[in-house]
Amino acid sequence: MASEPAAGRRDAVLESALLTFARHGYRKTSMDEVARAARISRPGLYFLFESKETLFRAAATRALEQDLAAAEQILGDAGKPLRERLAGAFDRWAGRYVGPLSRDVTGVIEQNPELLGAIVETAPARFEALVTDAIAEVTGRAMATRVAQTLISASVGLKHQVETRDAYLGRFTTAVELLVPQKA
Amino acid sequence: MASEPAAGRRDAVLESALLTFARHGYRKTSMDEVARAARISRPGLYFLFESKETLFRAAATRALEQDLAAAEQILGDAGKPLRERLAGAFDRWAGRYVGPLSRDVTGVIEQNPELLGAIVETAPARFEALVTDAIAEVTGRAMATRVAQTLISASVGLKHQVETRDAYLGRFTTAVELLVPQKA
DNA sequence: ACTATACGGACTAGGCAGATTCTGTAAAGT
DNA sequence: ACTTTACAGAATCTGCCTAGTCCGTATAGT
Repeated sequence: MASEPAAGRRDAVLESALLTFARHGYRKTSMDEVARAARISRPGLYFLFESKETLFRAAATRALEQDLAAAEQILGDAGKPLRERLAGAFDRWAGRYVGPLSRDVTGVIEQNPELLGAIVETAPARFEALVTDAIAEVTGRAMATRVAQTLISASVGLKHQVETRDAYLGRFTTAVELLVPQKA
Repeated sequence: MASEPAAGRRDAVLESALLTFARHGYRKTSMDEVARAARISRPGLYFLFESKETLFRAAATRALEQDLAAAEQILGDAGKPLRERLAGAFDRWAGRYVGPLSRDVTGVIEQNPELLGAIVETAPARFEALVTDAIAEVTGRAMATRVAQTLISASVGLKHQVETRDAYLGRFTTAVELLVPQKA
């Protein structure tokens, strides 16, 4: 069988680590806890990441980048109607972090911006740019900017209003229907 | 000169009290602090309100009721176009609590729901009903519900996104323009 | 219709040992 | 390319104590 690329295990550790950090927050999560959850020894964790802070930054960055890449791919899928693509992209970007468990993932990122640096601001900005570009397929650029900003505001609000991913998706879909013209 | 109605001083105390509570939060605000800010003695405060909790509940309730009444009046002003009325109502309901100082007023209410009881949920529901009714002037009822909910989500999101009341108003106005049809 | 003063009891904060936990590193093994 | 074991130093938690603060009430006064 093909040997996994060296980054494979690293990647799995990062994914598990973010969930572990999300449970009790950055401070109250020990490297031992992270290591056990990743089925790895604690020194092994230090072999992969030089410090707790580095690990956290890498885990959060990876999640952000992957969601962004997924959103970009969904938005670029020329086969589906724009409205559907927008719903998919927002679901990936925000909706999947709605439930009581998943909310903590967003929380641990938002509550430790000083550890993460610029990405906490650049990633949302890039998401907005992706959404704007997609909407610009069917409207002028100026209108696309306004629609995208309003959709994002509605999405942020919904994350605070609803309890389930389904509720998020349902109400976000109405927002899309109201704001995004159907392709003629 | 006309003697102030007995409720006059009470009312002034409530207004000052809410601001005082907003500064450091409910727990860390002493009745002494509230009394001094209201230019009244501490036992005098207990003459007007039987406990700290009662006072807080009364102060928060009063603010919510007044904002609701103001919103209702603005929305009912038949002279102005609907879009303008909506902007005014939302500004009163949410926009005025945007800035760094005012944010704490919303915060102290949202962070102590157990002291306030049902009103923290009924007041927003009543606001939604008011907005829905106003929009139903120009659309069907079902559409009005959807537009109102989306406007409210956008408003909630904006409160978390923007730093100033002006920014809130500007972006909320675009949301209204995109979502609410102009009267023919 | 309040103010000034005062007081009991509950709660909160601050300080400070001592024990525990945690980070990061090292060494030796497989 | 990891694992187990071990360890130093820092940080964090624990329990306890004392001092202070605060709530709510009372009383006397105006």
